[in-house]
Amino acid sequence: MNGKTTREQIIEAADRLFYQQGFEHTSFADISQAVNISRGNFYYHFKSKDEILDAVIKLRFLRTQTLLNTWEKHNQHPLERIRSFVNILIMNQNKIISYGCPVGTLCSELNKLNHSAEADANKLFDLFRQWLGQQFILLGHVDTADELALHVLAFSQGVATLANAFSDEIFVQREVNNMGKWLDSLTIETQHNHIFV
Amino acid sequence: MNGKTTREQIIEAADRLFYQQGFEHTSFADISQAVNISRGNFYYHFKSKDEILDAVIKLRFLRTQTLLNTWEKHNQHPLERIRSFVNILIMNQNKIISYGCPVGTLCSELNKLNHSAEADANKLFDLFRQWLGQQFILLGHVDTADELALHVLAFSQGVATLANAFSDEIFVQREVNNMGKWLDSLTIETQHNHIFV
DNA sequence: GTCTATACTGAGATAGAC
DNA sequence: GTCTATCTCAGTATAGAC
Repeated sequence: MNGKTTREQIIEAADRLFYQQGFEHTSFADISQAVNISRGNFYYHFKSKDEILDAVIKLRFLRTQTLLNTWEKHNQHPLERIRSFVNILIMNQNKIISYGCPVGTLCSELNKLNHSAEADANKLFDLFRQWLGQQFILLGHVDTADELALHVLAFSQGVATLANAFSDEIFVQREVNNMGKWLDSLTIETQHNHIFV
Repeated sequence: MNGKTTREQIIEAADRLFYQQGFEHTSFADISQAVNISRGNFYYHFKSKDEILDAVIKLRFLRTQTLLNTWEKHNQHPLERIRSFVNILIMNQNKIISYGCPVGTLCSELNKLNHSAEADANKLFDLFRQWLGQQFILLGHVDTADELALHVLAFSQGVATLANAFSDEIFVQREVNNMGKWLDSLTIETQHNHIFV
């Protein structure tokens, strides 16, 4: 069919279901049904539910790295790269309105479960944080790069949470526009400092 | 001892545990242990877990209304009232770093569970939204009051989510300061419009 | 109002046949 | 690699004694 191994299919189904239903609320029955295998067969591929979670986090990590690399390749200007990040809110609008941010909601859930994989999930946040910080450094904001990165990250989390609660597309669009203006103002202030790579 | 009925004790324990551990992850055993009653006795007070959730949401709703009224009473100026809201992030810093925002994380969880109480939980957000909007109207921002309210609400959600993920007090303080400056700039622009109540 | 005992269910996990 | 059957356990919920 699609050439994907059963293991890969399981991870992708789990990825989707953990996002839509939460980790704890998703049962082996749910996943095996989605992949069309028996529950028993499951344990040939994964020894426990936590192992699937690890695999899902790893998959998300790799996909995020790929995404960030793509943005870097396609945008010469660091400001445009940051805009690519902000624009996920528009690109993934429907999913975010339905289920929130995949990173934020997973970290939040694992935190409440006091789950050992919480630290790994938080690394997804770190990935964005580091990358955004790097772009702000390239924009000349060397001293405040990390602060600015966290600010943009917090913005995206706040918008995702409320978009989910209120199911409000117009709100998302408006906030993304606001953030765009804020990014403009940041650049204008320091236009003479730009060093691109 | 403290004059509280068993029912009240149950609701308060559930309120705390739902916040710390999540709704689904909190069992009757957890709550009954916290209140020091038997699991069986539980069902004299509540017919199901969902009934406890309803009671918890109702409690949070009433407490939020009380809080908003207090802020209105203690601050004549709408701007100071909004600052009171923003300052919850500092006041409840430790809890937020440990468990996130009680409203945001509950709404997010109930959304994933596809739980019927999600709409009621979202009303907690509505309460803040309406109240903040009212303050912005008093500040003279009649046309954009709701947009500004959502902006402040999104800010608080974003900061709470990242504060929880990164356990970062300094980040919280910095973002609250930034928001304070933003609120100042909003007021300066329209100082001549102020009408207080 | 509170307790113990117990029924029922669903979920994670294992064993072993094919 | 995949299946069925089964175990174990936690969690919700009920019945009935006190």
